[in-house]
Amino acid sequence: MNKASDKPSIDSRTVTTYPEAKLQHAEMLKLNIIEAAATIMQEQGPEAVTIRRVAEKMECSTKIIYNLFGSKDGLARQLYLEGCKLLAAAFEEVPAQADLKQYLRELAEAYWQFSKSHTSYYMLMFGGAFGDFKPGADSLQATITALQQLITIISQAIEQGLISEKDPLLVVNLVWSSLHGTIHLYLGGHIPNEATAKALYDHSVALLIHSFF
Amino acid sequence: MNKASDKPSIDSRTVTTYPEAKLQHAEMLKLNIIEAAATIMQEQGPEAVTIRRVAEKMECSTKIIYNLFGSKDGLARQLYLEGCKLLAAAFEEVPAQADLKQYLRELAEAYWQFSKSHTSYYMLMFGGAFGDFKPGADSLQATITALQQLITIISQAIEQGLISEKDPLLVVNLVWSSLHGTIHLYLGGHIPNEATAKALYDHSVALLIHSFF
DNA sequence: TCCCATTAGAAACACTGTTTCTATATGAAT
DNA sequence: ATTCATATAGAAACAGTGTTTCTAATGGGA
Repeated sequence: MNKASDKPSIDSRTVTTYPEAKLQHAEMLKLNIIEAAATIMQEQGPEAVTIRRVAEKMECSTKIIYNLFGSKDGLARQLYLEGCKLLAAAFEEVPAQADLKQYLRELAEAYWQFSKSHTSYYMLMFGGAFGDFKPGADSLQATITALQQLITIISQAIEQGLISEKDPLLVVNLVWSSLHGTIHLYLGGHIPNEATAKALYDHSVALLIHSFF
Repeated sequence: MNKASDKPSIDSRTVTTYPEAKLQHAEMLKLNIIEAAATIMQEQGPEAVTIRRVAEKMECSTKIIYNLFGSKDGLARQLYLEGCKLLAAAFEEVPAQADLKQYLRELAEAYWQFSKSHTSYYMLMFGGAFGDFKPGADSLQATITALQQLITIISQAIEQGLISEKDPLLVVNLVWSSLHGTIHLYLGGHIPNEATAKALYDHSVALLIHSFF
């Protein structure tokens, strides 16, 4: 866009010391590795993400990945955060509405669509697809951030006296666990087909809305 | 119990041909292997169940396990069925009640207790703990058998006109997915502690009962 | 008694996550 | 500018996995 900024200009504000440059290079490298891992995961599923395959795609040795992420779990942690961003983005695309019932319905629909279009991310984050990876405090924080719209809408409903329960987080978890339960049973192969699962999901949403509002 | 049957007696009805004996031996061996795998799983978690460890516990080579079960998934399938029996037994211990609301509450409590006391089985069956293992048609059949009490009670409630929805299986799935969602989010580390999870679970149960009845 | 077919065991194969060892290359110091 | 020390990346090794192959023995049928 701005041609003047295409070439680095001598500007004290943008001066980058060598150690900084090295760190930036490391950060850039980390991002590339995460992207490579994400690509493999989305194309071939979470179980296809192996350190060797990521290293091969990056044309580097596995050691670099261990130096930058510590372990496979470290890489999974970054993918989890990446997934939270995608989920947050999906929720942000839902236009806010004065009708909280309809707004909640559409947020639930966005959550379903996310699980469909980013199934690998969903399974990584909420399905335990990475074997022994469990979210740490940072991941949980990112999750709450991703679910912000849900928290906001329910807090509003409580403020407006539409919901009698006073703890927003409890209600959010109530909604979340119900939606997750259906999606996870379906992805786990316990619901025969997608049509049945979606009908079940919509019923769950209707039930939640009917119960609370 | 019956001492006469302790020693094999010459009785045409109980005659066992050699090939039959061999097959019975194979069946017995299968049961022993499943039991060994179950022990390892319950003591050290689902991820500790490896073919080599099971073979070591049985003091045999891994080949036998492959001959009898075909693959690790084949062993997982048997463990799944075993888990279904345990879950069915847990439900059967709940005394039937005329008060369907209370009965459902206690069945839900039994389901929670099952997930607590047989966490490894729960994760194997519904948590996807065995990596790529997914339930086949037989496993799904065993699951609905295990959930029979739930199906019965909801069918009764529909017959009595307590629930407006006419499809029992849909309602059962609605209940099941909600309960599973809470349990699975907790076991996956998304609910901070058991107390919070249990409170959430009880709220879910209350919500379901309030919605349907 | 001899033969054949089943079957179990050991070892091998192709993977996995992770670590170690070594050569190189880079930053600092003289 | 040259030398030294440290950091780092690559190859290979290690310990483990699910699974297969090869081989030897065992045991039933002719």
